Amino acid sequence: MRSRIVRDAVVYRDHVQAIKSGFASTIFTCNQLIHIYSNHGLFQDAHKLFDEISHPNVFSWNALIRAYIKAHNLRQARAVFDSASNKDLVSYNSMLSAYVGADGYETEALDLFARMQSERDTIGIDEFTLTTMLNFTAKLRVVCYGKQMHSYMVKTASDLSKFASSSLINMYSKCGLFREACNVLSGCDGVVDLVSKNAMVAACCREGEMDMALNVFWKNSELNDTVSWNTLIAGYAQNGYMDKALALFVEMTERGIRHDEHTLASVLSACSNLKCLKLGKCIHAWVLKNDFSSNQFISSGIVDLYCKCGNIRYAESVYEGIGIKSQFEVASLIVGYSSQGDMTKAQRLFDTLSERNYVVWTALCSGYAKLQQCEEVFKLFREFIITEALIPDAMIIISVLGACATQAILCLGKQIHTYILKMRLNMDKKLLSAMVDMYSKCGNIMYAEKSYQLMTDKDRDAILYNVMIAGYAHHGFENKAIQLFQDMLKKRVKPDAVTFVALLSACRHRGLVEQGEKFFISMKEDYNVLPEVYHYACMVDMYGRANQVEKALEFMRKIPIQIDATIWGAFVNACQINKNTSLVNKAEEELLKIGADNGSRFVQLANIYAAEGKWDEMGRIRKKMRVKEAKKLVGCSWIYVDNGTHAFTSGDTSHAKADAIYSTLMCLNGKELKQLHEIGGDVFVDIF
DNA sequence: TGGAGCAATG
Repeated sequence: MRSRIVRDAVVYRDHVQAIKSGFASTIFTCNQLIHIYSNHGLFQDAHKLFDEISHPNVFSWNALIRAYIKAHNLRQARAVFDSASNKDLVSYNSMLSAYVGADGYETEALDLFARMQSERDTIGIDEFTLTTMLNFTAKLRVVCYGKQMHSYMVKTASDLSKFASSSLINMYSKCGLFREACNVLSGCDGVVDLVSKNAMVAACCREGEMDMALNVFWKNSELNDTVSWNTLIAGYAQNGYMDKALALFVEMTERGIRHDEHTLASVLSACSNLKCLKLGKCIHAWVLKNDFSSNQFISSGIVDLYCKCGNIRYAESVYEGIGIKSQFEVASLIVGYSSQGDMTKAQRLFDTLSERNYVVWTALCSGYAKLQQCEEVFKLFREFIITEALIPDAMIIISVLGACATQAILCLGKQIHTYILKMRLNMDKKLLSAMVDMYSKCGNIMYAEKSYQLMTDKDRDAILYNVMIAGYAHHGFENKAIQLFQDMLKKRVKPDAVTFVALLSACRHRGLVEQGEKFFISMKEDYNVLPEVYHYACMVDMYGRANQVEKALEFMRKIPIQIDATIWGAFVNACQINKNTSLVNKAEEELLKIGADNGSRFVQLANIYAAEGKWDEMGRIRKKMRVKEAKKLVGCSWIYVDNGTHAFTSGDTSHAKADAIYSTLMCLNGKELKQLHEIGGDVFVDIF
């Protein structure tokens, strides 16, 4: 590809020589050649040719400005713009569009737009300016400015072009006003061009309205191009329908529609998520054959594919082969290391970077958060605030809120909430869901509820409903959980597997067996959500807690999937609650058969026998536990004081202030503790 | 002779 460009450019250079040596060169041909040079990446030649024009006209100046914009040299483009003796609205629009398209030039874009407006008599604005500014508001997600643009366009009748409709659909969709985007489309009376149609498909995908996306896609399908197919494939992949994304890719190929790097990036993402190494490798081979490796979306997608398929060595070798590495490729490998639990390698890779963007910070932060290494998350977040001149984005904050939830550190969670408000960070659905989850897991259901209510009815998605339903369930408000589920259905939000785990969990804690059974049947029959391990385990646990251990066993006999240690664990628990040693033998056999090495299960079994006074049986289990070297994770409690977590296990004396803690506890009899609880006192206040 | 719109990565 590159050699062809250079070869063409040499032809054009010879052409210029010919013009210079005999043919009359007009300013028109020189201007055209500046464009040709810059289109072929020969920016210095373009400038040299410009310098040779004795009296450059406005077209010459604009061609040179475009050349520097194409070279991504906005400073030089602006210098030419400022020094140009001839400027018109095209010069301004070119410069404005360049600022809007680049990152970090928001102020310059706004200043230039303000200048164009204030000098209305000499410069002014036209429909090119308006579509560019719609793009700007879409990028910044500032819907109030977008609406002002729209109003002005209606007033000046410049909202009717195909450029206007696609830009408006795009702006409303990216600003989260899906209905308004639909209104723009219906305002076109069904006559839309391909770009507007594609923008609408993208808007539906962004909203998760895949049926609607499919309808728009297939209407006037003769118009569809590679972008249309790419949009829909990416939409399916982003909404979790990986198999549909792959099926569409197959159909696209069968129909002979050309695919490009966008297509491959989405297909790679679908392969990674499905852990479909076979197809992923085919795509990798295709990429190598067609020389697409230099595309950072694709190379990071390939690294991600091998990481998600568990082949870290291969991912590393692909990564090493990338010449100039972008931060997305680094992030893919950091996420890969994190998913393997190898935070040492993840941190080492992060430390080698001289510049870090949001992506790599988030990758490392979420890696620590997923492994529940919460102190590291907090440390990293502090480092981010101190070392980066950036406002943290939602993804980083979500990881920090997740760490607060894991550790149940309410005070820190509140600090993060305050920080979000202080920095005026956009509270989107994902961030708000993380906040609701944090408050709920930190024990403050009232704040969780208040946060949940910040999002209007129509903007609540399944994730937000799920965290609130789970919150109610864990705090013992089963009726509220069920009510919210009804509300979710009324608002036409489709429940998923997580919703039903929360609902079944609510039922098992309150002994609502009938209601739980109804949910269990309904999830598959009415909502097409197939039960997974956790749903089965919840049901077994529910029967156990309701003293219906025989029913639990009957239920287990009908489970169509492989019964794993989680479900057997729930059954052992049921036996323990019901003091049923006759059925526990069966569970013991199965647990040993599937090679469960979780010590908790053995301790549970031993305890059941001990409770029945069957000491021989108990001794036998303990012995098995020793032979298998099964270790039970020790349960612990912790308290967060002065930026530090203090964890305690039963009989633990390892804490530096253990003596003081124990002597204080000794002094506190039941009555004193009760008084402390009544006045809301903290036992540890004077110790730390 | 020139300037504007749709799709991809944590």
